[in-house]
Amino acid sequence: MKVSELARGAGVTAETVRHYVREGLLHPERHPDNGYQLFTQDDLERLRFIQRARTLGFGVAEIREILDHADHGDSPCPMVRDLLASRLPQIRERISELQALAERMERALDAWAEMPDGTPDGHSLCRLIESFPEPLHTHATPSSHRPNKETP
Amino acid sequence: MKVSELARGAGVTAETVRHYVREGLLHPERHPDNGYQLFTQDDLERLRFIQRARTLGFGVAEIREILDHADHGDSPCPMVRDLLASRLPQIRERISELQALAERMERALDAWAEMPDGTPDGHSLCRLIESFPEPLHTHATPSSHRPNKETP
DNA sequence: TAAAACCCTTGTGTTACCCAAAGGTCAAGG
DNA sequence: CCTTGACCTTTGGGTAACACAAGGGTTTTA
Repeated sequence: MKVSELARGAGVTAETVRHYVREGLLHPERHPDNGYQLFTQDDLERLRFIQRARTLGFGVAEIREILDHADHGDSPCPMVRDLLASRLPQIRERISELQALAERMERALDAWAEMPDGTPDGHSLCRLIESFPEPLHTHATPSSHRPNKETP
Repeated sequence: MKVSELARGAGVTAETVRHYVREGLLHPERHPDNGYQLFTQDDLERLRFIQRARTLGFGVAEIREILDHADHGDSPCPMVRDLLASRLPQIRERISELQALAERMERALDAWAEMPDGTPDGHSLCRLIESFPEPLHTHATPSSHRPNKETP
């Protein structure tokens, strides 16, 4: 099959497929005449494997290693299990961070709900934010905050 | 104060401060002789405000808008409230995604825990992953998965 | 006075894709 | 046969929030 067909088969975009090819997760043959990428049924299963691994929290580079191991005949399973085990507590930490964030946001909204909307108290109103607890820079999680970007 | 002093005062790195300056969140004066950035006590409070806003989930660009409004004398509060309100459900969604992820990881680890470590069953062992539910590409959340990178 | 400690700017890397541009290829209809 | 539209190719740039290194000037301190 060609790129778009494979992509449709796994519910991803053709761009994503090309990305995985560039990153070495898929190794399609080329049609000798036109240079088109040619994927097999195995590639489709491989792509679905990739998708499942992604939902398990693996990064593309990690999946490439896993796949390379497997392609070499080695069992990547101990590696996979270790990766999973080391990642899990990080996920949990991130969850509690986000829960704390949600709580802060709710408290802020509650505080605002009690005020009339257009209060022209410009300078002092937003001091509400200033009353929130300091980041308490435990230096624990530097890359934990991400603004919206989903569902544009 | 100079960059590092300001940074220390808020518990961030000097790089972060310079980043915010580049992004227009801080507007330090310059020492006429050596070109060093000069920050005031107000800048320190401003930086702390930025940090708190970041923990509330605001992005740098949004904070710049908020600050610009405030610097202009306008009350940015309705904007802030709306941003908060629209972001909250996204955070909640992300939390449940991560919780689902954690559950999948735990189930995978449980399944593996029942097997001897070095099982030389290379090809078939990792088929465990293949038995996980398909991403079920609801096309809902494209940017939701992130591998580790925290606490290096 | 010399080294340590800072400061500056500029450029690059990180993650997992998305998107645009410029141009070749293919299937179907007129 | 030829055109049109759908699809293919590669290249290069953008995204968020910084981190980090290089190359070079300045200030502080021993």
